[in-house]
Amino acid sequence: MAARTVTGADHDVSQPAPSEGGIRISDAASTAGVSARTLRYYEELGLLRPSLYTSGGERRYTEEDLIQLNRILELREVLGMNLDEIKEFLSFETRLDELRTTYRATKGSTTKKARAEQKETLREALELNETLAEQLNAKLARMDSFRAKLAGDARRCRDLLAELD
Amino acid sequence: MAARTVTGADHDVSQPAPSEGGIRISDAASTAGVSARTLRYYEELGLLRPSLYTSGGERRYTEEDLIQLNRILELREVLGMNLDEIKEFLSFETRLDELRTTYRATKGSTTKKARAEQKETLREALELNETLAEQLNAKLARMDSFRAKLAGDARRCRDLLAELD
DNA sequence: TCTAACTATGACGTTAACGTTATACTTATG
DNA sequence: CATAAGTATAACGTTAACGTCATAGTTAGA
Repeated sequence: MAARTVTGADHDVSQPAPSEGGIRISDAASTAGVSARTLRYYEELGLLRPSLYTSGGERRYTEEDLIQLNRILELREVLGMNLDEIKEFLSFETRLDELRTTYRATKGSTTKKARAEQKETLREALELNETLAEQLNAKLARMDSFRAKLAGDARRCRDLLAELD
Repeated sequence: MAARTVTGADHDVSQPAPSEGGIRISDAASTAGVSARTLRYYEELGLLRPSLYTSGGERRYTEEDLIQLNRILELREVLGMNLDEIKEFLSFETRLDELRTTYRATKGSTTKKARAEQKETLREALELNETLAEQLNAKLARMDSFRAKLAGDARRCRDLLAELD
């Protein structure tokens, strides 16, 4: 009476194996270098939903999910964004993708109102993009000057070491 | 019976003005864009001690202190270091400065043992420096690739906008 | 089919980096 | 010298980003 597999088709035997349906949470987590708790937390915040769930309610991640997870971790570690900022950024990316999709689908055959809305979204996107780019460039500049400082320090250390011989 | 000024010399009137002795904590804080609490907290952690205290026990900061504070904030904001890492880094810098000072003072007239110790410290410094430089470069590379992605996004946005006219 | 190993869902705990508040003292200025 | 405005210390509060634990259900392999 209980469902046995993910797809739940009882008379279909064409599935490769009983074990099927994506990456378990602990495997996904260890692959990405985080904890299972982190993945559940990200899901709770609406940052990352696994593409699949088993009939029993367990999360199953796909490779695509892992790619998205890496994007999130990159935004966190490299850009120092907090999870709210990441969410906002990701939702904007999603919105842009949607926009592109519908644009390609409808080609030029849209109403004036729809096109005005598309323009508005595009302008918003460009604005966010520019803001991020500015912040990024500022940070890059400061990091680069810090790198120069480090290089100078290293040089002086080596000079001193050379003098001690 | 209570002391009145910083120096506490009662019969000495040669001091420039009653108002004297450095930057008050709230001024230092607002100049740096942080709160007074943050400065007290940093002092508590051993990150930044004001150069002066009034006889009444109030903190007075110098311009040098503010420069040091900005270094700390830079390490925090740009490199994403936590306060413990910053402390370690700063203490290492201090140690290097001391080393350079004593080295310049004693010139070449030191014992073999002292020179060996100096060498050891220099090597430690170089190691820390290299570690930081590596991390920094890795981060810079990832940030740069992210910047490229942003630029690409912006380009596509502009292309779409152009098509809409 | 049995079972060891994994998972879900709360719910409470933890840590860093401060914020806030209360109380008492200090400083600058009219 | 009075007094408003700033400060010190102590102590408790807050938030983000998870960690940990208990309890109960699920899955995969022998």
